[in-house]
Amino acid sequence: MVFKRKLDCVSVGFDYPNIPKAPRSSRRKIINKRTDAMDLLASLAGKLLEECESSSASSNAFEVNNHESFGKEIKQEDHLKSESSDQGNSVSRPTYEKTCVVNSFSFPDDGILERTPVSETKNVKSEGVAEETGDVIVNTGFERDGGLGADACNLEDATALGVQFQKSVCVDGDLKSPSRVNGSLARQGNHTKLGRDDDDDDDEKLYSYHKFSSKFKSYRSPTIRRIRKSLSSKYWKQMAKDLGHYRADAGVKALYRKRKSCYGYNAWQRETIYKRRRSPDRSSVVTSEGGLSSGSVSKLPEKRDSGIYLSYLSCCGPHSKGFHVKLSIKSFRIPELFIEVPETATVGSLKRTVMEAVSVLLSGGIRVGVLVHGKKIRDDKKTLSQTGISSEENLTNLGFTLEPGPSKAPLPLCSQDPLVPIDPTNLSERSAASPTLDTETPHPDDVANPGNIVDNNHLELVLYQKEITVDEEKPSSDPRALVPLPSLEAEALAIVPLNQKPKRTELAQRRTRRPFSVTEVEALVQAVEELGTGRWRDVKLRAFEDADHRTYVDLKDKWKTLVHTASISPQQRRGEPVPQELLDRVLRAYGYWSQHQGKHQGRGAAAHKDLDMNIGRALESGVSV
DNA sequence: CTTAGGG
DNA sequence: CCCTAAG
Repeated sequence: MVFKRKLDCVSVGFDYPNIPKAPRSSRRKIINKRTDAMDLLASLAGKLLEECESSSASSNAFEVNNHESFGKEIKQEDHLKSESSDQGNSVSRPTYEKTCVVNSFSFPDDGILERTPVSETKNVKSEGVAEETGDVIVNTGFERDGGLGADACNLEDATALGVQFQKSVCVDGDLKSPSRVNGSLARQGNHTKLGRDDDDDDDEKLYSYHKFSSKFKSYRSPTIRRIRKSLSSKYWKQMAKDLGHYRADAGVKALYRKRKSCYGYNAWQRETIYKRRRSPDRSSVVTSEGGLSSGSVSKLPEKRDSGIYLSYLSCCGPHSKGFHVKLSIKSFRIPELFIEVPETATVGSLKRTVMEAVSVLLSGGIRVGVLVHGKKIRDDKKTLSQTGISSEENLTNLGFTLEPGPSKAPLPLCSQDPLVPIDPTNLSERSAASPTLDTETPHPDDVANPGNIVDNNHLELVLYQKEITVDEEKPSSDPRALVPLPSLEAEALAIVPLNQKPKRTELAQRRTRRPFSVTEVEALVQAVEELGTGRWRDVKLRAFEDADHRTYVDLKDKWKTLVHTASISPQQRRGEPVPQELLDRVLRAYGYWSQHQGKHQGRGAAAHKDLDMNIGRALESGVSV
């Protein structure tokens, strides 16, 4: 029937290209996959610039943080904040042995990449300034609690990439090439040059990864399952796409899912970003390349390779004493990102993982903080001179922090999904076969059957929020506690791999392919014989309850292909051969259920199944057994 | 969330 | 497998 219908409609079905699927195409059109991430970054740049410029508009040179200039955006943030401000409960974080912390991100332009040990970075961070280089470190704005820090430090190769704000006092216009300046400075500091010269995909330099613990398995379970099940949320999926990922894998989806439930969909935010980009307002123009330019900004590269340059300049008004403060923000640090991927993960998957994390982070809203001599300047009303920022001397000690915007969606928490570690053994993947089949001799294929290796290649993204102590380091209660703090001063992203499994992580974009084993096929056939072809959910529950990687849609699809396979000649079949016996049953069941649509589904159907099915088969003309 | 189908 | 429209 399925095929008949298909044939009947085939010619017609393709005649409706006009069927509005606008949402999809239009969205893709508007939101370019490749530039979205840049847009987010650019948005950040725009924000910085806006702050700078809006302040420059005042009589005082550099009255930072005029939130009014953000209008709607800020309001939205506040709104969201209030909404979730009451969801702050601590949640235990899953246990894992190693973590990689990426708490800064840089956009090298000349192949120089600063690489700083986490522990070191931590120190630097607390100082807010990298004394040796004189560079201004863009602090993450929150202190890492001992727990996480410790974890990170245990990594042999964990690194944190320092992002620096290049600053300089502009005397007459020209600023030194940021790239060169930065490059040299970088070498002066306690940084390690990675020396990679590719002009693209530099993001891969920003990480390190470590073998994950087998305990990761514990991340799964109902929680993950639920998350995964809910991945159909079109908004989040679209969000993922919009952020540059057409096809988020299970892990990524998990993240989005998490975010959805925890943060809500910040559509407005994205909207803001795009609006800004198109805004004719010359005070802040974000180029499509992600660069930022402004009339008052010095002529610094707006964009270079994959890096993003933020030209941050504050010009004093006429009443100023002619003192200009020019800052070139070449790169910035992002809040900590905890990343864990199997050592077998590919660079490509890691890139994507980092990309995901960064995108999510930026999309979550951020704000800027100003540090002078490592001290946070909270009073936005103060002028730079009042704060001492105007003095060249202090410029050296000027720092900026990027913090999860408190004014932003307060990142409610995922308290409902504690992600409490669970004994891995209880989560071990079981054969997809139904209990009935378990008694049967395992098919040799099953041994190597991917079906028994669940989600090994998947990276699960889990959003963590760290307890933040505004400014100081109040010892965190439990390093691993997932703190849904409404204030959300800190946020960390953790990418957790579910399982170890070499290869194919490359295809992270798409779920790894897991051919059905004969055992699974049999289980499927068995279930369909009894339940029919319209109750995939039941089929799933009955025969694949424990096979998390087999969704009812998968089963439905498999059945579809099975019917097809059974309908073609053996020579045309590919892949692991399915016993003819099973294929016969497939056709039988197919024929049977085609004749009994909706009828006695479930109950007694099995009783006369064979007879009925034979009848069905007989009725199914053209089908040979 | 499920189904049902096209891609 | 993915993606969606529908229910």
